[in-house]
Order: sequence, then structure tokens, then C-alpha cells
Amino acid sequence: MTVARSRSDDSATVDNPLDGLLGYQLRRASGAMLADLAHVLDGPGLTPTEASVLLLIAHNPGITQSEIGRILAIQRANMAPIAAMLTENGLLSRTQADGRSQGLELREAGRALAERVWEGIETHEAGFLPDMTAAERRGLVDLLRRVWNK
Amino acid sequence: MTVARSRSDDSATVDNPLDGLLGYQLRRASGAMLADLAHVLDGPGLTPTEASVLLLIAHNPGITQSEIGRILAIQRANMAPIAAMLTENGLLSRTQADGRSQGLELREAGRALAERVWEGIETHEAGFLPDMTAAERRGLVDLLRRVWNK
DNA sequence: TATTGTTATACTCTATAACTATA
DNA sequence: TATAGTTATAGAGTATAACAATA
Repeated sequence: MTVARSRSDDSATVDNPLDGLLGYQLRRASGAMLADLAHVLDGPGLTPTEASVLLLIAHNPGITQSEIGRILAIQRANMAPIAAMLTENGLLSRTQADGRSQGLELREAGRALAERVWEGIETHEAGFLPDMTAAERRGLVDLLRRVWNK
Repeated sequence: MTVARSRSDDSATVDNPLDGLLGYQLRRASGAMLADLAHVLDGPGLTPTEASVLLLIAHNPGITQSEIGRILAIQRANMAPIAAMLTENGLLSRTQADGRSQGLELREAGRALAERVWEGIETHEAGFLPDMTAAERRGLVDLLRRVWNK
């Protein structure tokens, strides 16, 4: 028999109605991984968003700011300072593609940093749910992709 | 045989190296559900955070602000304006527990709103991954809980 | 007309520091 | 000493509007 516990009982088990919600668990899980990632990226001196842009350019030399924004869900207006920062730090070079758009590609320092960032991310990723097989992990990632994609 | 496509090809398939990352997929999935939830809560006039506080109080009458903050990962300092807003809108009543802490419980309007909010959330949740069994969904939620909990 | 890059700006969310009153 | 509630503030992250140049 369970007894209704007074809320002044400090160690009381709290009934969290959000606990079974997909949206709530996504928020908490995402927040936890993002906080850990931010810590990992302190070394390289990048924010998670900047790192994602760096990696996307590394894999797609010649991509434009607008294209990056569409893929990563970053507003065009918010891409400008990110691209400017990467350029000022000597990580990125811009080549005029047509009169209004410029293709982005990494300089040598950018490629080296992207490699370092990627290694950090792999370690970071492995730290979460380490007791899953690669197949199970892939299944989870595929499921999450279906939540927002398409 | 695949051919390296020029980046000036607008419909080019972009190689997104983040696509297989758990952290990235969590971020995108969480963002999509949060945006949809915010839209759902436009009616009740609450933010997702305010709604989560409302529901937690509904299920735990007498709970304190600090306790809510610990459970939902909201700073004590950020709980103050939320509790003030709910009180000013006649949703919440405060009862002095001891000299420094006050137990929170919903007023009748708060209970009614919590009920309405919960129904909205259930519809919202059902809109994502509707082609899953209840057991599959529970499995996913349990997995996500392990990502950040403990 | 639509798109690219840009600037300026506002708004939300979250984090920190400091203070008081109390335990 | 530690905790509860509060205020003030600062920093991200993100959103909108507008503009010039170009397609």
C-alpha cells in the first residue's frame, strides 16, 4: 500500500508527469549532450554551432552560406557572423562563385581544426549510451531523424 | 559509379557529416518538437517551460520552487519570475511552509488550465512518430532517459 | 521577382552574482 | 553554514526586417 507523502518530506519521490513524454526526454537528452559538447569544444575555441558549420564545409568545399543555413537550420542572417569569425581566424577562405554568392572552403588550419574537432566529437558521442551496439545506436539515430525530417 | 558533383549544382546531395551523430539528431528532433509545442501552447498563453512547471505543481501540490528547479533543471533565479507570473494570473497560490519556503498549489483556474494543457500535449505527442506501438514508444523514451539521467 | 550576403535589432532562455531572511 | 526566494544582469541563441547587389 502506498501512502500519500507530505511534500515537506524532502526525500519524497516526486511525480513528474513529463517523464513519459517524448518531447521532454528529447529536451533533457539533447541538453545534456549539448552541454558536454560545449565543454569538449572549449579547447578548439568553437561553439557547437560553429563546429557544425566547420565540419559541413570540410565535407562540402565550395558550399555557400545560404546552403549551410538551410541544411543546419541556421538563419542566413545568423550565418554571416559565423562565417566572418571563421574567416578572421584564418580557418576559411571565400571564393566568389557568382556575383552574389561565394563558395566556402577550409584553409589548411581549418582542415586541421576540423579533424581535431571530429575526433573530440567521436569521443564525446561514445561517452553516451556506451552499452549499445553500433546497430542499436544506428536504429536510435534513424528513429530520431524521422521525428523531425521530412 | 558516383561522380563528385560540383557545389554549384543547386540540387546536389550534400554530405552532412553530422547526420549520423546522436547529439545532432537529438538537437534537431528536440527543436522540432519544442517548436510545435510552443505553437500548441499559444492558446493557453504559456511557454513550454511555464507549462512544465504548471503540470509539475498539478501533480505535486505543496512542492516548492527550489524543488521544481532541481527536477526540471531550472535555476532557482529563473523560477522566481515563472512562479510570479503564474500567481499574478490567478493560477497559483502560495502557502508559507516554513519561514523561508512556500508550498505551491494550483487554484481552480490553474487546475483547469493544466488539464487543457495536458490534452494539448497528448495530441502534440501523438503527432510525432504516430506509426509506433505504445511499447516501441516507451522503449524510445526509456532509452532517452538513460542518455541524461543518472 | 527571387536570392545572397549583410547589418541592426529584439526577444527568449539560461547562467551568475549578490542580497535577505531563515534553518 | 546551508538553503529559499528574490533581483539584477550578462551572455548565448535565435528571429525579423530591411537593404544593396545580383540572378
